[in-house]
Amino acid sequence: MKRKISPSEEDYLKAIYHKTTADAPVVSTTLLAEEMGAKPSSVTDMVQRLSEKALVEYQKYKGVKLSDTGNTRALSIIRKHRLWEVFLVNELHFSWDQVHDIAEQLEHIQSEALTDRLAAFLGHPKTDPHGDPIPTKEGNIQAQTKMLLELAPLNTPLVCVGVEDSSAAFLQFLDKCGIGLGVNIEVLEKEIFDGSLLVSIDSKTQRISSLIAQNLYVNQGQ
Amino acid sequence: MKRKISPSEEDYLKAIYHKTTADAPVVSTTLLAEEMGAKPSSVTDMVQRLSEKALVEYQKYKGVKLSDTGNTRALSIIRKHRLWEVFLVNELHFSWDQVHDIAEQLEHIQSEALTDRLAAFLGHPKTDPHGDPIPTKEGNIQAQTKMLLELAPLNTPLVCVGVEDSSAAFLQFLDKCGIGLGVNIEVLEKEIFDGSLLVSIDSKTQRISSLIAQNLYVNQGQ
DNA sequence: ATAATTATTTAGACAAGCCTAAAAATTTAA
DNA sequence: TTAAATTTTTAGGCTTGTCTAAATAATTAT
Ligand SMILES: [Mn+2]
Ligand SMILES: [Mn+2]
Ligand SMILES: [Mn+2]
Ligand SMILES: [Mn+2]
Repeated sequence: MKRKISPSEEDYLKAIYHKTTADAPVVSTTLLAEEMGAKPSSVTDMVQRLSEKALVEYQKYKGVKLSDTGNTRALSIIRKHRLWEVFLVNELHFSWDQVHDIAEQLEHIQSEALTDRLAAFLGHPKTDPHGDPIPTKEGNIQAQTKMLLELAPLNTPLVCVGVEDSSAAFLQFLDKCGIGLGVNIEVLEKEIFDGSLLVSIDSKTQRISSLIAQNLYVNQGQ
Repeated sequence: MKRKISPSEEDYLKAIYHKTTADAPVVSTTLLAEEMGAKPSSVTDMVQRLSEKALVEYQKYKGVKLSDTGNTRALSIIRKHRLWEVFLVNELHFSWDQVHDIAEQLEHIQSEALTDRLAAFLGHPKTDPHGDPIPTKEGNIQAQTKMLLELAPLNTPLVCVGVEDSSAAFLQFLDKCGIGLGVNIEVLEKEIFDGSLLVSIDSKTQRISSLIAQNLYVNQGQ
């Protein structure tokens, strides 16, 4: 029933998933090439193959989007990726900046039984170590109610719930600033000059750059 | 330092490792082809490439064996394979006949940190779920003192310590017979006619075929 | 020792995934 | 609304890993 897809094809499906949104429903080959670290011509090749397999809808010069089956496949790979990240952090005690590249490999292991048992072993976690939601086995992914710290209201208790950039460099910098998921933040002041924020993190006041504020998600906290 | 090897190349190294012994130090392309489920001509191609990379020593028409670096790489893959099998059985509660194919994929994940932490997480196991020894990080593999049940002495307490054939079919059949690692066995009688054995397993007497006896390893028990 | 058989390698082909260079379509600017 | 710039696709080539068919080496039988 389930046609075989190569790791490379899976990575493309994931990239298309991540690069399309409600208001930008298709992605260009150039953007996809950037995301994949490949040349646009290579992407065109791949997208044409995926189109023949009915995993994407592709129109020459018009960009590409996932088909329904492609979307389901992408969600399954993302589910595996995030479950493995939880395993690596919670069970093997990796830090949140070390797990992405390993999960990038583990997500391609093909065994439904393995994914099922891994999820059960981990207690069916809802989010990964970066605060991203884990799709269910059925392919449902919970919409996140979160806002960028940059746009959060002043003098309001907030809690850190996710990151926009999950590069090791950014995550390590957050560590250095004492910022992690679940940490309480309050924005005390916005500096007009450079966009930096004066914040209180766990009742300690510090100034953080606008670049951090643009890549950190928060929710209304207690 | 560590040159990249593809999953396919890794599987070949493993196959060469398994098919060479002290008294048969080289393996033929035909035998290797059988082991890999490929044609001999494909194997010739591959061993020539591996030879250029100095992972094997290959002489036209004379067969192939691992070089020192090839041997080290093979042991590292086998270490990963067996560690993952332990994880699947001990932590995810797979049965011993279900884990080989999954481990066949997991063994190719490239991350030394992952292997190290997995080993620690599992408590540095010495053997896998089939009784096979797990090489150390340094590449030391413990020689097993075990004998085929077929050749074991009569009326002697024995304990089951491994299998020669680890196919799902054989392992499931062993389950059905109540045979597993650590189970106590005693050979009561050898039947000349068909090579079958009358054995006592956990103090219950039953007859087992010679094919089982040829694929089951035992040690002197308590 | 020669012939027949078997094992092994070579030759040529193909698909997947990538590349560069060139052509074509689209978008932007004049 | 043409012309210029940019984006995207096509053409052709390379590597890996596989195959089949043909050639060659090695082994076995006569
Ligand atoms: Mn991946
Ligand atoms: Mn993540
Ligand atoms: Mn394998
Ligand atoms: Mn095993």
